[in-house]
Amino acid sequence: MLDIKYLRENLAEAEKRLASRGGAIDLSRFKLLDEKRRELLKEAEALKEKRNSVSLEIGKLKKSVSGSMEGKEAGEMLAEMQGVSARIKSLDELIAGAEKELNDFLLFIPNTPHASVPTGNDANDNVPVRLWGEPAKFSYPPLEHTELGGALGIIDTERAGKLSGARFSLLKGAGARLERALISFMLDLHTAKHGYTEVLPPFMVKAEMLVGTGQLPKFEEDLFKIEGWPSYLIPTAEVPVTNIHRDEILEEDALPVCYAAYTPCFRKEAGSYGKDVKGLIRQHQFNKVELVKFSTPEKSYDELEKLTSDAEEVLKQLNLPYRVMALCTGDMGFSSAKTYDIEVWLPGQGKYREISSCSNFEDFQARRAGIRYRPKGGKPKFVHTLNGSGLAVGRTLVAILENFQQEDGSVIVPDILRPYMGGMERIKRG
RNA sequence: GGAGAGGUGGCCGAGCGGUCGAAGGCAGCUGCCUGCUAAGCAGUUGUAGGGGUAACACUCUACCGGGGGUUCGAAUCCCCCCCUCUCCGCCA
Repeated sequence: MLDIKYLRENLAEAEKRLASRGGAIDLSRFKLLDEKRRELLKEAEALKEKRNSVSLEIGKLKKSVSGSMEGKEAGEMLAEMQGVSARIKSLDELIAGAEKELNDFLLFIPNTPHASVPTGNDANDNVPVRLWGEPAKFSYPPLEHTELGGALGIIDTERAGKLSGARFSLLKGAGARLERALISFMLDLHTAKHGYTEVLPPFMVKAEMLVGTGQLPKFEEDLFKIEGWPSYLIPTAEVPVTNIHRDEILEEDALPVCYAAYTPCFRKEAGSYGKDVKGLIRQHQFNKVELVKFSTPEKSYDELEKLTSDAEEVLKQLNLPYRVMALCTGDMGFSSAKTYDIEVWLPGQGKYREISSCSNFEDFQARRAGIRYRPKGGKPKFVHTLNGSGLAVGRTLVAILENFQQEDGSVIVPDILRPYMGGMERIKRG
């Protein structure tokens, strides 16, 4: 959510910045609602002040046991105050309505992009930031992970469909082990080398948490709601982990707070029919190790660079070629002020595919979720929140299969993972 | 699922219709004092939203788990809900 005071004073600028995301947003309604609310507030507060002072008088008069004069006077005041109270009550209702209207409006307004974000319409306008690694040369047309995984007997798409339908997967044997190895490896790397604290959050959350991070109210159709229960399955660990500090005031010295969390993620993928229908790329359920940070506003962009490089380190250690893209204004997510995507090279598809998305949300989520910190000796301020995949586990598994495939259909296990695979060096058929 | 207890400021803990944003203690901050990390004395210390200011100051309103109600007036009375704790039962 955007800062109301910022909007009051910079409405035109805010509109311009939001327009760069594509699709102009008319903020004139904000002005209307905000002014209406403040007018009602003024009237109600003036009446409350009166009620408070007169009530005090009445109390005093009643106590001063003296004559009936006071008693009479008090009686008149009483009658007047009944009217005042009734008016306050109806004003309070109007105010609550106005506040809800204003809030509902603001909850649908996306974040304003940071000045360093390239302007553009869609993914084609994203800007390459750096490239790492050299795609391997193959003496034959490299296979896609679906073929490799099927032939090796480690990915069973048919039975996954039998169990759960399209966009689910069933891993077996070395495939299942590899997925588990990747989760452990990533968590170990981020906790031991990058200083994150491991957390294992609930996989179901209340609706308010999703409002906090920005998935609700606008993107309800992407989420799995649990029928007969007031919770949703999490679409990413970002939701429970960011909300860990909801309605808290953190000490400045404690920042940045850095968490790494493994969770499954559940997404309806509404509107992606026909995209990536084969294989593990786009699933209703997938595993991810997520990195989440809480930072001071001053340091949040440095923290974004660090977080991104922490995620890149996973690919480096696995020796998987990748590139980093700065998302343009038109391609960024709703809550983000700036996002880098990390894209891993997939030889089977012959292209780079997103494997991580690292964002700084500035105070957008913090304001929604009430996450603040106390600057030394000052008033509480909203923190900046950041997060990024470190990494999407299923897609990493895909990248390993495709990049390290051999002509005989086997797959070499990256060195760093072998301890997690019971020493296995190569995934072979059978 | 059954039986009890309780939710008050950073923490502990009083208050049980008006003078309560809320005693007291702890912690924190600021002075003073004492030559030595301690103790003592005095003062101070919540959050949000209006108004106001160049910015302070100042001022008003709200907040005692959440939501309703009674009342001129509620932390205090009534109703509903949520949460926590203890005991019993059941269970991964």
